[in-house]
Amino acid sequence: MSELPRAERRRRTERRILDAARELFAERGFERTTIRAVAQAAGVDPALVMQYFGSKQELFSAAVRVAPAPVAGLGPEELVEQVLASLGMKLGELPQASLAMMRSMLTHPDAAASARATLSGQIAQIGASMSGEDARLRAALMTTIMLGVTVGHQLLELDELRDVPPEEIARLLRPCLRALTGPDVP
Amino acid sequence: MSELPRAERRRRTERRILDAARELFAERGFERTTIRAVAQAAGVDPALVMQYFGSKQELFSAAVRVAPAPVAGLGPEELVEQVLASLGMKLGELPQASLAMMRSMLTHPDAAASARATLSGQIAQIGASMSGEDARLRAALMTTIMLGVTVGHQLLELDELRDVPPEEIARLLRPCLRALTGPDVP
DNA sequence: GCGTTGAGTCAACGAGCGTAGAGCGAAAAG
DNA sequence: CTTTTCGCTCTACGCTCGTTGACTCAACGC
Repeated sequence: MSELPRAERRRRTERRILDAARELFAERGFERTTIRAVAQAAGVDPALVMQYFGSKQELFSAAVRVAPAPVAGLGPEELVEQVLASLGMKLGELPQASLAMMRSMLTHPDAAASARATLSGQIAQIGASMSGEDARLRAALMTTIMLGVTVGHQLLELDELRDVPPEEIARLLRPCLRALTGPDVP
Repeated sequence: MSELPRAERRRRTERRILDAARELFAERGFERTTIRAVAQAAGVDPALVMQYFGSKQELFSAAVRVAPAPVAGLGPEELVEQVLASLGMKLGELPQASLAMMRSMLTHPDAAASARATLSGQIAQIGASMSGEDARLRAALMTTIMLGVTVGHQLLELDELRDVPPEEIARLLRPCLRALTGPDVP
């Protein structure tokens, strides 16, 4: 039917499966997403998904594998703006891999481990850009604050946050985060 | 074996089932918790759980049914303290019913609806205690902030937040919430 | 051309799940 | 003591899931 070379055809199919998996994992989470549903969304036989990824768990790992956005920090000012920018991105088009990971992080052990690693990395980066005794703790709070806002907006889709422009949220959140960066500028 | 009256025996068994259900739902979420596991933890036959609660869904509803702590607000000062106190409770002995609801809110549709209702109620209460144009939005951000910190601490159990006394977290979070209450005192 | 490789399908297995109904034995009612 | 009630168990059904191995057929190397 199609006259594509085998390697290209293979890559495209694999990508279709991964895209479908990301979308379904982000929408329903790990447990409620079935291999059969992913295969159907990708227009493929369920056995092929297994053949390519080995198991549902490995499919999930491959689907949520994404490069975490680095927070190269300088002063507190830029730090807050960068964190807020990551929220702006999150409120806009947060990559579906991240949504998939967040959706499952409370119920799927591997997603929880992945989320912990990602968040700890972000906390370490933010903490390194701050000074003060409890910089690490303040960085952790900044991160969990962003996590909560993102969860409430993107996953729970709270009415009070829906249809609110990201800049408005960022504007209100800015002094809130400033209160955590500490008084001193490194 | 036991010589308890029937009504009392029934009530105790039902309570044992509900306690086991709450613990397992809080620990593993809705989908990973099986009726069989709840029954075993309660020392009871799985069919009895069905007989008492009708379905797994109704068992979950009964398990997470809990009176939401009211936030009777006055001025911004008391408001912040009250929200932080609710966090203090949350970081201490947050009722397992709430943990069960939070654990499942991202993957189980009914838990999501329940969480939305609870959070919206809290947002409305906080918003009613504040003045200003976007009081509702600021209340929503306060609520999601607390949600994020609670999730990161209680459910994800981030290393950076573990072993941190609640007062320390409350101390750092206080100016953060103050920045959202707005300048005016009603 | 021709055998080989590999993408993709088909049918099915085994396990675990939520759930239903019959039955048992002790407490309550008479 | 007899009958009824009901807390509780046992067994099993039906379904869906992840996963597997045999198969088909078009693309590839020679």
